[in-house]
Amino acid sequence: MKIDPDSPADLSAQIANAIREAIVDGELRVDERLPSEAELSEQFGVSRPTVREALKRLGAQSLIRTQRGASGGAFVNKLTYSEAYGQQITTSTLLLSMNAVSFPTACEARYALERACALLSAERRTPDHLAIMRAEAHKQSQPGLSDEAFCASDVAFHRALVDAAGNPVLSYQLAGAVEAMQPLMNMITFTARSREKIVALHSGIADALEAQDADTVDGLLEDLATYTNDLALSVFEERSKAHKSNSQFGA
Amino acid sequence: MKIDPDSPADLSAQIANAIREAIVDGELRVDERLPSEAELSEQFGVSRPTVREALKRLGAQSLIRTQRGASGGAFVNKLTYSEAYGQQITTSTLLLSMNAVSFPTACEARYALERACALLSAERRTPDHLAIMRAEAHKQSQPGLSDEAFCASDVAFHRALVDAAGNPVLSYQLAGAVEAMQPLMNMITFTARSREKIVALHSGIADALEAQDADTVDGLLEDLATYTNDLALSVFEERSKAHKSNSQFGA
DNA sequence: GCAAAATCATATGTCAGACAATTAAATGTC
DNA sequence: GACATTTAATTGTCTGACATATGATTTTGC
Repeated sequence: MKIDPDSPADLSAQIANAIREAIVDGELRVDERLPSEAELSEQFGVSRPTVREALKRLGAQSLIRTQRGASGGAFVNKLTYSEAYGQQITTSTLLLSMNAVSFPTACEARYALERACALLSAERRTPDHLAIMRAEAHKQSQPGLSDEAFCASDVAFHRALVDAAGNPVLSYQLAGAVEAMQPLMNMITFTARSREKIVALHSGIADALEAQDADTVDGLLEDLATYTNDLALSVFEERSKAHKSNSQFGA
Repeated sequence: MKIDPDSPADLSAQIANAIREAIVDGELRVDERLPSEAELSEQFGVSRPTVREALKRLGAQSLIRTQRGASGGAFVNKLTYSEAYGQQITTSTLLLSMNAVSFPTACEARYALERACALLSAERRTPDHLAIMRAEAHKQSQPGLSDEAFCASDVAFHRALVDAAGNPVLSYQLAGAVEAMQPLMNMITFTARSREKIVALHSGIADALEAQDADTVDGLLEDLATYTNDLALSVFEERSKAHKSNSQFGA
């Protein structure tokens, strides 16, 4: 765990990388305490603020956590699924919005991934998952629901579908894909007719899952993907017709 | 963009969150320059080191980049796919290793996701993708290849398979799943016989892809998943028989 | 007049030393 | 022995300073 003091600059980045590697390579184990900031600054031959900046970098990636007081310090953090979700979602959201990812591309990715879970979900779904999906589908059929609430419920429905696969790694991967699409979905106004169709598909999916009929689930997800895409296409077309401006609907 | 100075502590975290939200919500646009550290410290009513720690946090997430010198400063960074890959991979790798994710779970997730791409890949694969896959399959058939090199080539093969889907969002999502499994794969010793079988499956996948036969690709991927899992199972069993210790092969 | 070189201004990167706040452990007290 | 107090260790924050990089400006040389 060494750094090159003659390197151009950014000692804190070098220190952060050195410690990060030590963690990733397993030299530092979970819950192990790092040396105190004073000790680290002495070891690396830098000042304490520099060490602190390095530690903050690692903290931002949930690689370490810090605790004040006696017997406090920086500890190697056990990355939980929930923390990993959070990072996955912010990264995916920014990636989509900053690179102007087209709606069809994001939509295609999302449903391709979701269909990957369908097989496993049909096999392993529990009554709990089915209950959540039915509850969300019912909520989506309420007339007074705002578009944002409708989309949020949609996310919850699909999260339950994914979680039903019973594979936390899959759930973690999919969380980003599904949630990151929400801002794009929020741009769409869902008319009563379109909501009706979506709710019907959701109910059908829940039914097929209960019957453990993977093929039907897959077909319905494909229908949903196609319908969502067409819906977005028409909405964005309508909008660009109204005022000829650029939408997120590029190639 | 405000903070609560009466909050227990961690002003730098509050500041980082405030700026992060401003970026995610689009208040700060890509390549827009943030106020200088001196200005920020005045705005938030904190000292410059505190502001710096906040900025380092954001830098670690690739949300901003900094430049020294006149007309330098912190700029909102356009998150590239490559940066997102990197974060995805470190997060996934740590998540798998720290939570002792079982080989079957990781393997199932990986192949479920990969099969999700197969449909699209069969449709859109280009000669370039096929060439990469064939080249890697050939490399894997070389007798002198180390286990590590074999696994690395395996990753390259599957990356090409995923990239063939022509959806960058899918590629980004899958990169983490595939690469994060490499440490687990590296734990396995691949005998000549097992390599032969894997290479045969890889070649078959390339053939089916060239023929745009999605069903065959899907079937071969399923075979590969089953075989990989069985192989790992036997290797870990053998190992735990030799010296009765705990392996990563838990439930 | 114009280009190259020197200077300047501004910003981040780093340092030193200090104090505040927090917390666990040691100590003292009843 | 149980409870209150002190103490020490450690992170969190501040002040002020200097180092360094870099674009803009001015000066110099021809």
